[in-house]
Amino acid sequence: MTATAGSDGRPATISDVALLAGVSVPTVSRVLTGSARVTPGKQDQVERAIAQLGFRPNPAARQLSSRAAGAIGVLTADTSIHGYAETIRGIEEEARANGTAILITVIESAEEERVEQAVEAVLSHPLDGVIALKFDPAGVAALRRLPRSLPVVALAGARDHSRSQVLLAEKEAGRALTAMLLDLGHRTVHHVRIPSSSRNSGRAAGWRRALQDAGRAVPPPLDTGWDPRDAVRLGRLMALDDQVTAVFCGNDEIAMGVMRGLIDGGRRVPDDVSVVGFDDHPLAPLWTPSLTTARQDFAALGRLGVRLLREQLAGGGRVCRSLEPSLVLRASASPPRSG
Amino acid sequence: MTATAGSDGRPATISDVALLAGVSVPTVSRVLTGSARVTPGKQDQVERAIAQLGFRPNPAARQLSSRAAGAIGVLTADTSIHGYAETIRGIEEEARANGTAILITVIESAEEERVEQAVEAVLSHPLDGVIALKFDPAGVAALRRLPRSLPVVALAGARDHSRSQVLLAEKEAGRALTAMLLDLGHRTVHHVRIPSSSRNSGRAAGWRRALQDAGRAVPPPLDTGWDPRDAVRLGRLMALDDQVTAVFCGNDEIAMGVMRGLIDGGRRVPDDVSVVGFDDHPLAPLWTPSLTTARQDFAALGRLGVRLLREQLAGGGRVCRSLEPSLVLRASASPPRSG
DNA sequence: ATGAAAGCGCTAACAC
DNA sequence: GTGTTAGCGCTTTCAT
Repeated sequence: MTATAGSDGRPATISDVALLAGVSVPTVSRVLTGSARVTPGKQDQVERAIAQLGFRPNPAARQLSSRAAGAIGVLTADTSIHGYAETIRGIEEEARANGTAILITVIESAEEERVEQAVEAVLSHPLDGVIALKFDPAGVAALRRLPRSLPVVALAGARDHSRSQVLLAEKEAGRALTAMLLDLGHRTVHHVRIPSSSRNSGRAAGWRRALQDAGRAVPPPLDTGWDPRDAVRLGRLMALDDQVTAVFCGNDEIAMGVMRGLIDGGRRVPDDVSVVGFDDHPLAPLWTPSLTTARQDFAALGRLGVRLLREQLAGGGRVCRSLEPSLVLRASASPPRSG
Repeated sequence: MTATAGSDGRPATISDVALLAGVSVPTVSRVLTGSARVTPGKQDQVERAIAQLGFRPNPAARQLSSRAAGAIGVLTADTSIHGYAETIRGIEEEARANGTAILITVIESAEEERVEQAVEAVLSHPLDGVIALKFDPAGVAALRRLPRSLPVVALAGARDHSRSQVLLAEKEAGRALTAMLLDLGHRTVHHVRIPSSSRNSGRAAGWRRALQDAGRAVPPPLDTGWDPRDAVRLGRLMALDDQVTAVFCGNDEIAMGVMRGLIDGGRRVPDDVSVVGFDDHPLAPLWTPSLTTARQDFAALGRLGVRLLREQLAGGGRVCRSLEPSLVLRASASPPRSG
């Protein structure tokens, strides 16, 4: 039971196996791929030889002649942000169930050079197709540079008719969350906006819509990056403003930061200020007070994306699907103190 | 400016480029790889032809003849757990800086079949080497099945002299955290244990050591999985026991769950019960009360892992490096109420 | 500096 | 069923 062929350290090849098994190379290939039947006796000898040599088919050679990579590329921004991480988890899960691996490339920023680099990286590997997370401008830019000939599916972001896509229907949830706050008696609802693929993400659009529907002024949204520590600063700032009694945050991690800042600034949540988030982060129910939010099934987004890509590879056309978030009412939103 | 060669949809090959540029195939290869100088004039024609045809070298063919994949495999458990996610982020970052992509395969559990499947998946792709996260039993099992001939580095877990490895020196931090609690006046410190590569993770060993050093009885550790909701249940249970005044949790997310359970059970943190975590999760400083913990630089772990792999690929030998966590004292630990 | 020829390790096409 | 013959699209000798 040796792992090498002959005396040298060179890995065994299919012809080593053929030689040892006393059959031809294509016969070995046949038992490898199961593409045709082989006499049980030879089948056995081949399997024995494979085991004895510790033979593994060379993936590159295999792909060069068969044209299937068995891998899909994933283009994404920072993988440690909850929504991205969960989506990737879903992609990996579904891909693996299908015997497919995923090759991840992070787009560091929306700068031309970074985007180009990420796309280059993806295209320089043997891939059957690509899934691009289009939560942010970097994803949008990358998507634009992907060759038309490559099977691609876009996840989230604005509708793009030129490719298969899974949409996140966030607008209605954003509207409902805001309307709920208004119904509670708040005069207006402030919004802390996270980076998004377009000027207004679905959630922000829903927020705006709810305020307009209720005939309220729309306060200028506050912008933040992904780091919750930035949100703490914004929370401290908002603590200074008595007009702020309800805040709709772009996501749960930002909401947690804002709550912290508000509390640092001497305000109580939800007694003085109500705070709601978006996405339903796993820690949202554990927070004190537990966080009211809209649940997004990012893992399902990822899984669905892989399925659409698979359909496309099987010759299907461009498809568009949509996923709806659901409201999760918890303790961080309540009526304003004095109305 | 067409993206295809000829009238069919077939992607352009190097010989299409050679034909159009009026040079030989190897010459095109030379400008592609920069392996040898080419007359500026021809260089120009070749580049023009490449652009005109939208030519991209076929990665599989390239790899078959040159033997470098430009990708490394990553074997990991659930990617959405903080420590794993951050480590992967570090790996990706360092790999990308080096023009290398990462192919991620998740090991679903430590079951033989799952492990085998994950290893198969990794080996069936063109890879220069593999980095395995050895935080848990699944990682350990996978590592054992990886062929000796493949360049591999192990991240975290118990020392394994047969491969390059980056160790997390958690024992001392676990000891210090526990000793700190004891110094505060707590009679003993309870431990909630997360899954780990060996029966006792470094952090748990440090906890045990501190108690033994202080001559205290070692209470049986409580076991939990990764889901913070399980920790909430444990917290509720612990709230019932007056003997519990200090809890050292296997990681921060678990600590947050335990705190929630404790509070649900009517105990105050840290007034009635002190709780400390491990890892310094990004939300740890934002929690109420802010969480005392030991900071681990998982991203550095990942980056270092890639560097060791690179050294190995360049012909270097097996190396072992170690990373030390640092204590972060915040508000969740305080002296016990009555001493 | 450049082209002709060989070969990377496998699968596909075609005889038998 | 099985072996023989051709490639897949590149890089790498090796002449020139």
